[in-house]
Amino acid sequence: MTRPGRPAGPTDDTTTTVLTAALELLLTEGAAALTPQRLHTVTGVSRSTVYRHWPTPYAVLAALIDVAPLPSQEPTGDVAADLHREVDLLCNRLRDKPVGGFLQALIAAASLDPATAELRRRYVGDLLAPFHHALRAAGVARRDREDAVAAIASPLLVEALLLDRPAGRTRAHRTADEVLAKLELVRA
Amino acid sequence: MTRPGRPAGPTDDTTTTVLTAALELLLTEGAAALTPQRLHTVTGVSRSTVYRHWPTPYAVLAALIDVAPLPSQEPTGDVAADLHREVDLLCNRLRDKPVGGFLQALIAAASLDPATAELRRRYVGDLLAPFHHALRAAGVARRDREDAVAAIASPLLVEALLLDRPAGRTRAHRTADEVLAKLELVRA
Amino acid sequence: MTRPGRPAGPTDDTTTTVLTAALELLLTEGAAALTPQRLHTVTGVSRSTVYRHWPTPYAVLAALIDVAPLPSQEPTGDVAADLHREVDLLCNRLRDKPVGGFLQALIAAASLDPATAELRRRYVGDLLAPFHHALRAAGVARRDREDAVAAIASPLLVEALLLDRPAGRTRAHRTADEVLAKLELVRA
Amino acid sequence: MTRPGRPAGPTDDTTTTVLTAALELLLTEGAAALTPQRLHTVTGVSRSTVYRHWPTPYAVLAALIDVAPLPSQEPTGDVAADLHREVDLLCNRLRDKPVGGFLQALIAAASLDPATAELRRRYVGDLLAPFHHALRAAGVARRDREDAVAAIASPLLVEALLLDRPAGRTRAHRTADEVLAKLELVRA
DNA sequence: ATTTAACCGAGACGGTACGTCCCGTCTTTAC
DNA sequence: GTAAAGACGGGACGTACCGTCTCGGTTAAAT
Repeated sequence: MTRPGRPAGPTDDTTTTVLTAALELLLTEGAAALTPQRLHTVTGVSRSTVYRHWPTPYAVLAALIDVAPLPSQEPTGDVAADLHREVDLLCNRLRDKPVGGFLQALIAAASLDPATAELRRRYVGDLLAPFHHALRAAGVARRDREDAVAAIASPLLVEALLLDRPAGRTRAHRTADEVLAKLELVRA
Repeated sequence: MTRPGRPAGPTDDTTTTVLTAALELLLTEGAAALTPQRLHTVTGVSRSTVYRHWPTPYAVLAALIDVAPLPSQEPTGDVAADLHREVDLLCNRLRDKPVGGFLQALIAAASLDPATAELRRRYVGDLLAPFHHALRAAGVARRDREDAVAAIASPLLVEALLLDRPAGRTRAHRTADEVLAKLELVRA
Repeated sequence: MTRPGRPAGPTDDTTTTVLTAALELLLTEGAAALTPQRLHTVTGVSRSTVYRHWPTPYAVLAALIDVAPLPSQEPTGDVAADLHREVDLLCNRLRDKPVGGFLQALIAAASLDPATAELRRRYVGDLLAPFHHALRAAGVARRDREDAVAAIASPLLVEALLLDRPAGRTRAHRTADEVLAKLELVRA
Repeated sequence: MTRPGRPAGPTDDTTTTVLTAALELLLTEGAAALTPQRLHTVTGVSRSTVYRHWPTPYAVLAALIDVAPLPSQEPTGDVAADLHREVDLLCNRLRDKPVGGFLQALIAAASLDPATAELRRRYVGDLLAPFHHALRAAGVARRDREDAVAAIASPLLVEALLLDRPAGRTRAHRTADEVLAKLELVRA
């Protein structure tokens, strides 16, 4: 026996309208554009409604992350192949709008609102997770795994996010090989 | 023959008052606080004056970078020693307020104003310069140098700026050794 | 033959709850507070319900006037006694919350909503009615009655409503005597 | 030696634009229309500017009273003539927009903001002042004066403001004569 | 000493966005 | 059909900055 009255929460219509526009905004204009005012102007959904359901930029970002998860792939068993596949995947993601822009935006948003920093950490973690996955499947110890992932992925992140350069894909592949060699996971 | 009249430009007093407060603001409240209004409130210097000399947040940031350069040290000739020294230096810098906070703020500012992105790139470049310096002094080729610097410094940057973790100093030193070994700059 | 289904109109419960709170609100916060929103907040009766039955502030005021009529007393036959009794009664009413506050609120409400002006006129009329009553019972002609009532009651109303002063009770009694004398209703 | 900087206070332009429109608004739409928002819409003066200088309806009303004082006339020495002149003057004022509307508006405004009640009292006082003036010039004692003024003017105010009837001019003249007779200021 | 250009402070002004509150209408659910 | 709960669009509120501007008074160099 439930309470009477209309169920709470935004209409599905409203939700999709707003979040779709929010993603669009985020990627084209950056996180600073993710204000209720802006969402209202762009979507036509009234300012009140936006405030009702997503009172802060944080709320919008969180909702976005929920509706647009990073698709992940299973390790195949061949560590080298997996690692190289993930390098390519990450490079593409950083180059393409959806993920690269999202991350940029998260970084910016986190600087304004400490609570959002947690979202950023989580998102970066999600980006690096596949590498951990692949190495764990190959039996690499936690400590070595962390080193390896840092060595392979960090330069890519720095180049894409801090230096605005295309990710050094070739170097990353080379690093992956070196890492595997060091861990003696490939027969020479 | 110069024109008569008072020379242009802000009084030294004004300059130091404003920029000192600006650095303080930047580090405590982030780049978003670097508005003429805030600077006026904090310094007592009138809003008009601030607008006259630093009309945009970009101008303030640029002025700040100019007055507070990163002190750098000369290579000693011993590559290994130099590299390890720089690793420690960078770790400290990323941990401490002046540089770490500044960089965080720059990243945020760049997300609001594309023009500022150039300042960010420059600043990151300045942070990495000493590594390049040390390796160039040892005769390492440009291409290898880039790889080496990326391998050593990127994880530190990622940890400090994206993951809010203390920089992995030990791992960085280890990486430095491996890099040197690969370049055959140290006798085993 | 009546229609099937539940009879229309609000539950008695709802009516008393809402109107009681409405009177309270009117007297403590003035007519501007008589909004469906406020009534909902104060009574717990849902906003929808309030809107259904009293869609406008006017409706609430009208309902209030209906449920809280001014109790009136019958003329005793002694004009002088009746008149003095009514003077005291009016003074008390203007001083005390239920009537004085109600009238104040009505005046304010009328300024916001012209329709309410009619309620105000009616209420003022009701306040003056007993005087007319007493004089008519004594056979005073309509024209003289109006003059007399105006002379006695107007100063009281002006003092209470426009000047925020306690009503000049003594003067009103004196005026009543003068009026009676002029009409030769009392033997000198 | 004055302080540097632009002198405070609104431009004359702004002042006249806003206050002119305010009076217009007050008389045509009542006191409830005297909001900053409304003044902005009507005058084109920006909302910020209105808020800066007249943050509350009270401020506007006060400014209006200052710029539009009630013109008053000197007693001629003939009490009877003076009193009858003032009766006519008050009747006209209550009938005409400028004063009658203003007073209505003041009453309404006072009901929303207690501070404004003081303005209302002052304004009513100003309306009655000429009567006091005339009688004082004739040597009537304070106490008797108050009674006389109340007897003459109160019915007019009540009719105009509470009953929305045209002021009973004839009766007021009659009352004035009676008052004078009682005070033995006229030879029969 | 005068000129003269620039300084600096104070503040008006038009804007825009903010976050809150309430309005009135409506839809959905339970009784 | 009553009642409750709440979504939704709309609008005003009062606040805070923004960036531009117009005033005054001051200061420092060049004449």
